Amino acid sequence: MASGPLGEFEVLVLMAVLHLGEGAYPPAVRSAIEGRTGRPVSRGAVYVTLDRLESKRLLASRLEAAESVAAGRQRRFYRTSLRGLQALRRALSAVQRMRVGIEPLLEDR
Amino acid sequence: MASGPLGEFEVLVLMAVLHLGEGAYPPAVRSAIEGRTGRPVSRGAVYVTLDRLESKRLLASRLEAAESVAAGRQRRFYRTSLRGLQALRRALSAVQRMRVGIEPLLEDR
DNA sequence: TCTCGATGCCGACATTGTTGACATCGGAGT
DNA sequence: ACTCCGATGTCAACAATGTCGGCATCGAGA
Repeated sequence: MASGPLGEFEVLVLMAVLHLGEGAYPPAVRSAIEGRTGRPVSRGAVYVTLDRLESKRLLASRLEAAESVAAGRQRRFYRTSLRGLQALRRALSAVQRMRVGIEPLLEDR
Repeated sequence: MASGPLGEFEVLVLMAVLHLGEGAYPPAVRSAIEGRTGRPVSRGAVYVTLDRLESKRLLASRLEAAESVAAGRQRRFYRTSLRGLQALRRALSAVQRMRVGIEPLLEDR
């Protein structure tokens, strides 16, 4: 179970966390995915996936009190672990390697 | 259910079928994936996935009698449908778009 | 005929995907 | 202080996908 292949949505979540850096909390992850891919994402899916990724040690989370200016309630922020980054690289490189040789067929539109 | 997101293995199988062209039958699909990605793939997984993809109309299959030179038994060959190609493009472009901006973090090694 | 390798197919179970409900916290307004 | 409300977090349940291992069948050749 340690390094099992990542599912597609897990890949998207991991990448979103990388994009967000220090600001990676669930609703932001959701927006990041929806904004970039255009596909709708339910709130629950994000929380569940974040949880599962953390239990696989691919992500780590910290709880952060409401400070700075804005938000009131405390939020849980995520960051990718080394293992998470490696797992993501593996998943992406598999697709990347399969891609070689059929790029012409995959061009958008 | 029509255009639901593709799973990761489904993506790999679809791409393998594209690579193989006219020669896309299950064992060849398996070798194509193993050869390019390095990850081991069980025979059963390939048949099941091919089946599911066909029932979603993303692939079409024809049964072909043993002819030409080699093999004895008849084989089932697959080709990607237009819908399959479109679904594949969508799946890949989602990942591709998420990739923009974090490429440095994803470089191999 | 018997055995063997290659191929196809299926049942069972593990993992991942997705939804919708429910709980909780703080802030705004009264 | 109280009530409402939006934002956030959590969970249970079910659907879809991933994975394995076994069994059946076909043809080739001993």
